[in-house]
Amino acid sequence: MPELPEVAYQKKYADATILHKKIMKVETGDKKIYQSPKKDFEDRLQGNQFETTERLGKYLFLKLAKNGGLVMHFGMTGKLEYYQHEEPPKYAQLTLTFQDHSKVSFTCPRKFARLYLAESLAQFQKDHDLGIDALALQKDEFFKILTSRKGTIKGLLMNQKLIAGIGNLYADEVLFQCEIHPKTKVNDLSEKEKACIYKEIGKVLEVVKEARLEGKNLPKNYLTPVREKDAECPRNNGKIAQTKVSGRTTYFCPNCQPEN
DNA sequence: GCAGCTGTTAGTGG
DNA sequence: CCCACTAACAGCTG
Repeated sequence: MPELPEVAYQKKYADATILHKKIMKVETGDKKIYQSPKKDFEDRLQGNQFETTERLGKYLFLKLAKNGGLVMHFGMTGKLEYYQHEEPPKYAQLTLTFQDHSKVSFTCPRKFARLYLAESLAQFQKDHDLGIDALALQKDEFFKILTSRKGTIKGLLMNQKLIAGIGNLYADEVLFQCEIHPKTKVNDLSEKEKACIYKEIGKVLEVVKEARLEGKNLPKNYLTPVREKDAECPRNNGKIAQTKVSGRTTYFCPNCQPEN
């Protein structure tokens, strides 16, 4: 469930289901999900209620009526499930029962998800050294981030300490849209390429977010839906190739995105 | 059986 | 300090 657009969907889901309901019961799962003692989570949540939610990068902050809030990171397979029946879903790592007897479970089969307690999202951002949210990023801030950086552009885009919210999939999409090879070094980018990357960060994330929220398909000229080795390039420019960048499997079109 | 996967982190090495 | 790469985490899929 993980990059910014998918977390935006989880935020919408939470907003529609679990706000302003008194938490009557707290059931916790695997200890490794919990970044503070489970007892602290129980004490903080019991009898409390969620008031609002806020997203930063891939993190979702659920503000409580009293005592800060709960921060969720979905890892690769985390998600929220809201339901009216008794039995919690498989892989539930946190289950809350509300006063109206409805329940929500935070599930995660692979247990890569994390739950934190925080006083505020701003405090959490500071404590965890998270960068600016990718959708709030200003052009001058982006250009400042690019100066004096050594590595590949894809590595930079995925670095959550610089920009929060972009992962493996949408880093590839941004670079495909700008026709830039993912291994291009940041200091080899032209001004025009930098401007394109800035523009496409906003555009790709907005487009995908909208698609996720509305359950729509992605545009025909997007790489994401055909992200597979030997797939046809959406621009009909040959076949998609696979490589590794910053340790992550990377897809690109060698003809649209030639290496320098 | 085996490889690969949207995430982060620790360790190694340049 | 910056950056690349690997392994690890755990379960499912092809």
